[in-house]
Amino acid sequence: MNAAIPQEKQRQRAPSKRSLETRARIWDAAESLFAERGFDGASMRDIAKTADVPVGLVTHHGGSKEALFASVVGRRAEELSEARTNALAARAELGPLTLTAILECFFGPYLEKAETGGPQWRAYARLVGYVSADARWHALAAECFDPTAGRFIDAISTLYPHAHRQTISAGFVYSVSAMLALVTSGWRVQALGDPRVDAASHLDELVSFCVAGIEAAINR
Amino acid sequence: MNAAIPQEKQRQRAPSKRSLETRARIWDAAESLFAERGFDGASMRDIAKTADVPVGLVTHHGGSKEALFASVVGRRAEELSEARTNALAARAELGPLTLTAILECFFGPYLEKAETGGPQWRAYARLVGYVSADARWHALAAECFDPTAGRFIDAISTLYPHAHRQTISAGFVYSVSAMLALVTSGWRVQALGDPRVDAASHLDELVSFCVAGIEAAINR
DNA sequence: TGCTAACTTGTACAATCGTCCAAAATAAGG
DNA sequence: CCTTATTTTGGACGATTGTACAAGTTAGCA
Repeated sequence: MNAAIPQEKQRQRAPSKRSLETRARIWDAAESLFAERGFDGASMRDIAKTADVPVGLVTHHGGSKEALFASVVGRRAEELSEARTNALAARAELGPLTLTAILECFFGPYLEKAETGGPQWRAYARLVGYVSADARWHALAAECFDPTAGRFIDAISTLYPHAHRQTISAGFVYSVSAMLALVTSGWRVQALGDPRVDAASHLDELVSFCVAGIEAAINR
Repeated sequence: MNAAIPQEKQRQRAPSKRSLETRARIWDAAESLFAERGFDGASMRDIAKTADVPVGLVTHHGGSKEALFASVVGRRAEELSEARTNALAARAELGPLTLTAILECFFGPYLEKAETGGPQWRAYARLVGYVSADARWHALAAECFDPTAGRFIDAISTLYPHAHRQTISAGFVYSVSAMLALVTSGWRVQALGDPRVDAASHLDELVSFCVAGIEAAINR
């Protein structure tokens, strides 16, 4: 436990600029390889080679392999959570929230970063899918994503006061799985149908799907 | 490729009863461990230990690790596909198909086997989620599941002749991801909401969610 | 500028990995 | 029962794994 928040021993000097760059390169390499091959499939030496540093540096900057993994997962989790929370708060200013608006605020930042945030965010988006799917990382996934998810479920519950919370939670989990499928299984849609047109319509289609699904589950 | 259907060299004698039992024990062990820890997380020695046989026997009965994995995934895939196809055919006899009926025929056999088919089917259900999520096994997943999925998408397309096939495919992929999430992320629903009541209502709730979602995506 | 914490390097370690193989034990087919 | 294909055993192989460590280099801070 607590792998994501290790006891930082007191540091007596500021890290050098070069070491920060090195650390970032290592974390980026780990992010890409963990997302591509999973925790066990990516070796410390693979990461070191991708980052173009000796093996020892990976341990030095990332700690143990598990700690490195947790750090990489947690690094962008907060930024993602803030983007989602801010989007929801901003939307609430404009007027009463709808289910469509709530889901757009949850899906939007994730999909936008995955599609236009550069290769690292694209890798991270896939990494989130991996962490969410593998039972081994339940605790880590819960630590990184459940608080924000809980807030969004609360927002939905406010809209439907007499709906059971477990129904809303189930619908939200289904919706998140669909969101992840859009990023991790886009190939499957293309294999089973025709090639998709533009990326912008993905969000609208996904939101339509989930809004109708959640409302149907509530009114069942 | 073709890892699932290796060239069987001519066998001059029938396999003994004991060897069949051993092979089944090895495959069951591989199924459980692959589902629990993934391909890289489960070692051949772990599998041998779980099956209570020497390491060499795993190679003897399963071939290479990749071949063993493909065999284990493919073993129950045909039975599952047949159950789905038969359910759809039987339902078609009773009267005109609806989207609800089609999805029930696709989700039902999987969820029923996962919940009441014993520990091996439960493990297999999780294994299906793993194979579907990991990009490394796209070809295997496509080989095992896409033909049947294609037939169900065809059935849905018949119901909505003027809907784009990629819209239906996307909705179906979202639906399948939700189905898998029900098995692999049941913990998450419980963590974010209250404990679920009975298992039978899962199917109805899931179907309601996906039917409404697909129809909304089509009519968008 | 000098001191020293921090960073970097390369190597070494024990453990485990997938695969292979020769010999012994087993059991099917004549 | 005898022959022999098959199954089973236990160990060995080289490669790779995560981690640790001592020595050398860099750079922050006084």
